[in-house]
Amino acid sequence: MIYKNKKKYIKHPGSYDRILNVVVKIPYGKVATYGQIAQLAGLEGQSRLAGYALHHIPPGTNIPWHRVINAKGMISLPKVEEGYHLQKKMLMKERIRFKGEKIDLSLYRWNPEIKIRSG
DNA sequence: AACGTGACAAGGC
DNA sequence: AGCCTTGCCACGT
Repeated sequence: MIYKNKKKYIKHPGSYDRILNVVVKIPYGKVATYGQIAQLAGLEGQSRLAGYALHHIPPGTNIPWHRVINAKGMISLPKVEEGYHLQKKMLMKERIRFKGEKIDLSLYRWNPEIKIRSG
């Protein structure tokens, strides 16, 4: 279990863990959208849960939460919060260029290895 | 067990 | 090029 809820560890492999298990696979210098994460976690259409899961990540993990952005190529955290600037800073350290507040997804979107199971 | 919430996404204007 | 509305549904209370 990767995250916990204040005091108690939440379930076993719930949706959150499935989501986080995908997030940890995002490589350096790449980003993924919430919807993309949800889909890869087997929760297509549940982009909100992806964001919700990330919201519950405790500090001190090795989860590259900063590599997850929304479909507009923007950081979803409120600009007034530290997290926003932290995320932007971390992304820029990974050589990801911002056009204003946006990231060009056509350049930086993570293309996960497509699992071909045909035999 | 019902209800409101939410680091989203897509469409309409 | 934005803002608003609607759909989505697991979580927490």
